[in-house]
Amino acid sequence: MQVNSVETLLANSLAQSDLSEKQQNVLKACLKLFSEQGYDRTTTADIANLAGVSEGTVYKHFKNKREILDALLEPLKASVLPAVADEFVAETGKQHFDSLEAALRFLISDRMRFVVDNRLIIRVFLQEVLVNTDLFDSALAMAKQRFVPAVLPMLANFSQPQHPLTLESFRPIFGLMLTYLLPVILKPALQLDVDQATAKILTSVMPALT
Amino acid sequence: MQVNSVETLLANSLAQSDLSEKQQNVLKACLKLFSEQGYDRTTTADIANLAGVSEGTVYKHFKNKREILDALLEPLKASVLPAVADEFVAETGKQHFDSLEAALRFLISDRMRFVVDNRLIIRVFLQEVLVNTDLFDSALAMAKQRFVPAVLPMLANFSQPQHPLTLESFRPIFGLMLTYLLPVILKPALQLDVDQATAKILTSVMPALT
DNA sequence: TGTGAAAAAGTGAGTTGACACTCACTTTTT
DNA sequence: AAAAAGTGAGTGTCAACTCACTTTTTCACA
Repeated sequence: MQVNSVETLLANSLAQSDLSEKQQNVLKACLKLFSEQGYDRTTTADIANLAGVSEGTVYKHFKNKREILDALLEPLKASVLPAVADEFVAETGKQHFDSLEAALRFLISDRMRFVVDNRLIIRVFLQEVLVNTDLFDSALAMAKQRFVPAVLPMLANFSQPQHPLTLESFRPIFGLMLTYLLPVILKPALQLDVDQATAKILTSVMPALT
Repeated sequence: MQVNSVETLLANSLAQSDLSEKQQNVLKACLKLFSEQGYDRTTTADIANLAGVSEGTVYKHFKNKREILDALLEPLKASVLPAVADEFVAETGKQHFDSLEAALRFLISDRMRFVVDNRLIIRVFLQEVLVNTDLFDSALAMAKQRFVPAVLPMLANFSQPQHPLTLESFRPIFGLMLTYLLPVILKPALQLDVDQATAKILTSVMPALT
């Protein structure tokens, strides 16, 4: 499946947009610059330069610098809107995994891939969260909205009387994912073998779940 | 013990410094403002305002704005320098814990408290890491320098033939700590019961270690 | 299919405002 | 009375944004 793959959020949104090639270059340049130097330390001259356009062009389709940031982050928010989340849940439900481990393997590797593929946007988002506390709450709500419905069917299917499965059961998994993902977010140049990490997480976590 | 406690890094460094009260207020104001709005979005007028001093005063002891940021972050770096790290290791080694669980309980709660107590400085630091990729490497090196020597004696004492204890054994612990600490860093207003979190981590993790 | 006029896209020198920093002066401390 | 600390109006720079103009694209109609 891969609802969202391959530096996807931006790629998708560019494909769907009716922006000219130069305007698309502006967005690409901003993703690179914002993720590397931060929004505040990136000048519109920097952007125009890297995008290979004039400063005036930058402002033809974006009212101001802030609007470019929003244009970059919007797909991240959009990817958690019902439509996409439903697609994910449907996909997850459809596959009828015949074991808890298989279901978890899918869920873990899918979400890790999402983070790895979109690490630049996530970096920019994280920068913004650290500077705008309000954002944290909506981000958390967003994440839950995506996570909970994807995971509930699993709870229903695989929970056993002796080993009741709750949302809290996922904390160790989430923690381990974080130990693999945080470095990649903080230093995007790092490589991560998602399948290998997933395997390690599963071997660490399965004993406690069965 | 608590090598570093109670919004400590700043408090300690203020106590040791020969800064006047107004200059100390400048640093306190900067910690609040930088951690809330970010370094770049905080103006020197903001700082002077909150500190209750004139803008000129801000510049009497700090050559420029950047130097204030460094003054704030320096204790964070200093706390990982050999002297302090040694103190921690000595303390850890001295206590001669009679079980792995007791040793872990100490280590986990101590480090979590450190993060909780210094969350504002850590926030500012994280902002900076996200904007200056070089910093990541030195931060990781710093963290390891502090972590590894504190943990090695434990490995030696409690590792058993059937259950060899390696650095990798700590990954699940670290992951679980992250799940509790990240929210507090991202939203400093949140409360965290460190002892309770430590207990939960231990019950989740001990079975696999014994 | 070629023409030209209107619309859309792009340009970059110029304007404006904000913010980091200075300095001649005043107040406080030693 | 000398030194240290503090002041705040003033200055210079720099970056976001504008706008009058040029270039490219679109498309109605001969």
